[in-house]
Amino acid sequence: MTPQPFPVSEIVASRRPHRKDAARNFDALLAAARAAFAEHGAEASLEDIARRAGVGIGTLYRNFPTRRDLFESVYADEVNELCQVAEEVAGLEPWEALTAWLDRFTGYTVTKRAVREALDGDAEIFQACRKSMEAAGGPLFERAQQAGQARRDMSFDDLLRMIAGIAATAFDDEDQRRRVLSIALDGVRASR
Amino acid sequence: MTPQPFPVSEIVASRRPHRKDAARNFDALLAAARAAFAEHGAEASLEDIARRAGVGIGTLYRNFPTRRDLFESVYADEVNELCQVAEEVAGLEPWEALTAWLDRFTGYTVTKRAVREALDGDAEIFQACRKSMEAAGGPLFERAQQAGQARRDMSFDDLLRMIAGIAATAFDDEDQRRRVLSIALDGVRASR
DNA sequence: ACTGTAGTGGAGGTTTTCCTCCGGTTCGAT
DNA sequence: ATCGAACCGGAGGAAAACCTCCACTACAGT
Repeated sequence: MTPQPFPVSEIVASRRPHRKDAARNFDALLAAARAAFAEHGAEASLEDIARRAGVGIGTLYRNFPTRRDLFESVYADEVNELCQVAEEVAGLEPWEALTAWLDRFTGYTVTKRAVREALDGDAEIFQACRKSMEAAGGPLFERAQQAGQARRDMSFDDLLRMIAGIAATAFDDEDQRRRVLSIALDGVRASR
Repeated sequence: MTPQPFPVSEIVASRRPHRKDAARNFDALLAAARAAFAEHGAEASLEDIARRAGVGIGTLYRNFPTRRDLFESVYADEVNELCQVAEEVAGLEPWEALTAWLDRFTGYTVTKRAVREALDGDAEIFQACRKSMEAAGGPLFERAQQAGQARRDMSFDDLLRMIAGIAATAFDDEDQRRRVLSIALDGVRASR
């Protein structure tokens, strides 16, 4: 196990029960919720999620007393994975590292579209996710800027939102998604 | 009244009742639905929509027998407005015309996010909307390409999806939205 | 092995939303 | 002014989702 330097990992970990069976159920619920939110959007049925996870509805409610609690956990879980990825690509060249990370980003956010929709701004956990993302991806962006490959008149937050928007869009196929992403990134490149 | 050269306008017009009171209710329902979908997403309560429109639930169901019918109408209505805008900007310089249209596009699609989400692909009306958008915006894009200002290795559909994604994203403020949009459009510019 | 405690699952009451149905109303053509 | 067709609205039954509660089960520490 590698150490987790990001605030979000704490958040999910602290919710996870200690007992073996409970932890298993917790994980199953998180996975089921992730799938359900991706498929049916933010209003997915909680009973359905419990059923998919193979647990009773009561178990869902004990782990996540409100729908929002469940959202927050799914969201934090994804952000956490994304932070790990940022470390994986750290060895690449500045621009390649940034684009590789953003490429993975678009993959994860397919689910996040629905999740974020419900998490409109005012969640405390949202701040932690922000911070983690900044901590993970910010350096990649700054490195690309210092290498003269990314423009300086935009913030990391600008970049993130642009990519998030594109990631949430439905494309005809994987090719189109890549093409559009690379066009948008051409706009991020420092003008030659 | 200007003539309506786009297929979508037919679709909405053909649904609209002829009698005065009925037409008024139809319009009120459409407006209420638009607001409700923008606010609560695709699962907004139909009874709530009827209440907002100041009509009974029965009236809603007569005009739009299914939820999908209502979606389709709201969607077609917005696409229609967007087509009109394309004609308004036709007089500008090629690149300015394109960006002006896309800028208006981002405004309208705030609502459309929720609508499209539910209209996943297989609607007949969706084809008509596609066609109309293509007919309205396609020429603007091609003109910019012929003027050597837009890159040629992307399709109009690519452009539309990129913009739609950005339009659906929540930004801190109007400034950020404009900034991000213009960065993405820098990627669309023909490289100098 | 034993025991206390944390965890489990689902029955069922409550609330919300859906959608039909029909007695009464309004419009517009004559 | 009158008439009939088109339209209105909401009562109310069906279906779905929510969420509480508690008798039962399985884990972890001794």
